[in-house]
Amino acid sequence: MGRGKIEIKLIENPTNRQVTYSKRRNGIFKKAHELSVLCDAKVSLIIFSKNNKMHEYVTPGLTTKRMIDQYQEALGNVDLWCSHYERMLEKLRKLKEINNKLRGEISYGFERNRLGADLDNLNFQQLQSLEEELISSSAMIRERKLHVIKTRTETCKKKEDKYMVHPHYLMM
Amino acid sequence: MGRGKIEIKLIENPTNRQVTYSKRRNGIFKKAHELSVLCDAKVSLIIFSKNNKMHEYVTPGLTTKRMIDQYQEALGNVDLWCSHYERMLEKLRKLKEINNKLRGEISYGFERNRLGADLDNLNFQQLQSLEEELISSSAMIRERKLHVIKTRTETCKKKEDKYMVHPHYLMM
DNA sequence: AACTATTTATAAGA
DNA sequence: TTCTTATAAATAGTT
Repeated sequence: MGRGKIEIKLIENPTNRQVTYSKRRNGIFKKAHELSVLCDAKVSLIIFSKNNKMHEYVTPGLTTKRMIDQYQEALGNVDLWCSHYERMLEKLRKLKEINNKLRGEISYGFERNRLGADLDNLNFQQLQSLEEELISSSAMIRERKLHVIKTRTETCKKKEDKYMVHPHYLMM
Repeated sequence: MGRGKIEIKLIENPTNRQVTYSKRRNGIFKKAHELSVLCDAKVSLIIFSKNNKMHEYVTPGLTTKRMIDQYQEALGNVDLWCSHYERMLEKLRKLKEINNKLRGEISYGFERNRLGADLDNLNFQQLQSLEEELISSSAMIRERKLHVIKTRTETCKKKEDKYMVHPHYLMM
């Protein structure tokens, strides 16, 4: 939609790309807002530019945090709907027992040479690497969770439509 | 952009609203995808319809969860970089309180192979809990890192532009 | 930052 | 729903 048609592929020229980014970001924010208003939809739009500068839009009256909560709830429910029995069990066991189990089943493998340290005694560099380890560990867990979801979804085709998730991995 | 111009206000007619919702949702997903590709941006778009049916788009190669993490990290950093002294104290107190827990639950060096194997034995809810623990732990570490920095510099003047947040509460 | 020639999105109609 | 099409809106290239 402009003087010429463009292919949808990375704009190599950085200046051009920045200009397009700025224009289209405004465009999509406007669209998000219009959708919110016209259809009474709840919209959360988070964008990180190539330089990790963040921009966000949320439907007025909501917060992104709230949207995230609802998103997680929806996903969680998709999972739980696969088994009412499982759902009840999980509610019962939830916090305490699970924590115990976690401690029992997962040996975090204390590293003896760093055993005595706690955060107060770590320098910045050490904190940094610890943080990175935790983040990568939680990434592993996320992947595992996705696997679990996928596995269950395959054996449980029927879900409440209300919490149906509609991925749009491919557009056009 | 159609046969007639419309005002941006709630579409009262439910049928009309549904049709518009569907069309515009596709439109905005396409825009989100184009922005992702053209500008190498990371885009997360979550929409709940009036009936709480969820639709999402996320830049290919990413997950919404990952986007959310990055969002929270960005906000957390902005928040922490500018936090007041009281807030800092409170977080530090919290940090110390949890340090003991950390010592027992989370090692300063995960054994990855072991972790991967153990994850196989956990159900979704357990994975969820573990992940949350790790995330909150890494959040604490971030705070601690910031404290370490702060006690060195003792002032909080500039935040990294990288984590600048640009809210778009009002459009047009 | 503006300006427009074009492309794209879409409102209304079928 | 899905398609068609007249028109509004977005925007690519230009100034």
